Amino acid sequence: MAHSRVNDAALAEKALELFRQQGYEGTSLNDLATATGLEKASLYYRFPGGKKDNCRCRGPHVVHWFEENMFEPLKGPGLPADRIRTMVRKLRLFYGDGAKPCILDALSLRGGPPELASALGNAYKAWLDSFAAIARESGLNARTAEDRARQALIQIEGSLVLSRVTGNRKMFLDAVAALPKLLTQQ
Amino acid sequence: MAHSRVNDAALAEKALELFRQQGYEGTSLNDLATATGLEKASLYYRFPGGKKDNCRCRGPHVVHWFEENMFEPLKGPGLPADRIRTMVRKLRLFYGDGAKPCILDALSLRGGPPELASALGNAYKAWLDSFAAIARESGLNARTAEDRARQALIQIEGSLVLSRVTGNRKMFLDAVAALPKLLTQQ
DNA sequence: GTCTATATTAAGATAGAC
DNA sequence: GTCTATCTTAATATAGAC
Repeated sequence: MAHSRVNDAALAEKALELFRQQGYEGTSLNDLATATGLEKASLYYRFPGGKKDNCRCRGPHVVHWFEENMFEPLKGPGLPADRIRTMVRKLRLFYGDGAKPCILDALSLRGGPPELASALGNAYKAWLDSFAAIARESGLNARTAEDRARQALIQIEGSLVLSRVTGNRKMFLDAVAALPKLLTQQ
Repeated sequence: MAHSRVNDAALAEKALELFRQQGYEGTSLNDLATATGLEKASLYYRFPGGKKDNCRCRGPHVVHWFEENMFEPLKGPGLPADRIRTMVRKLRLFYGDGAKPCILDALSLRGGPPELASALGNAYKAWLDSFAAIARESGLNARTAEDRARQALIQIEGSLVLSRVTGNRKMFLDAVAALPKLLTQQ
């Protein structure tokens, strides 16, 4: 039987926003109930393991979003630089142009469920591979491609922290705008 | 009258470690009491405003540490590249070679006291200025110097997130090792 | 200044009606 | 499936002895 009042996708979206903005410990069941429009008892029906269970389920959700919106566009078709630009648009959406924190960073502090941390850790590795692959396709050798992939992730994560903390989105926007060149240029 | 059982510096150190590792919401008064060796009631004597008050007081503590260990060495005397290397040693200490999260990142999620966030935000700006100054002193023009300073902070913060999340300190160590060149080279 | 003991409030979790 | 009501546990905070 399908869930009625609130569908799974909407619930997942609301829960993810709370966890990424407030962290695991900072998000209460009351917060989740208010945001989703369900009572706490109903949340226990959907997630018998309570908050931990709910948070754990964000892993597959985020991984799926990344695969669909970032990894797939990077695989083609189209010119590598164009594909990266497509990914950058999705990236800006996911991070609210630099205003929203990284979900993995937010949940990697002690308290979050370890299963989630490892799921997201794997997503990071897949992201690195995805970047390295398109850099190689652009004609860079394997070593350089891996280095550029690491640099790309450092630019994204570093600029994200600084943008959020200083309240100035420019660092993030500049950093992601430079990604096509970083990942393709000789 | 001075505090007897536990001196201010030791208490500050323990509290800072808890807040940076677990975040504001993830750190309870019981955690603080256990770590410091004081009972909760004694913590209220020292910080009448409770946990929020305690956390707020980490701001000046961190700012002072940064001034003493990072900004001062950067000012001289000595060759710019040598001064940066001195700072890098302190940086590695402060961040546990990439294992410890950034205190500002950890506390900028919702829940931490806003006074702390703004105090640490100012520390960031001072850090940027400090980097830009030594880059100019190394012969870079003002625009380039500012850009390198921003890049240096992005490298530090980005590599820190990735090192912590992947459990591999190499990214952080490589990033800070590259700082002397980044901030001085034409 | 620090303690033990206790009050107060909020969080996590369950029972049972509809 | 979702609700209201309630239970249990843990957190914040205070009172008063030493």
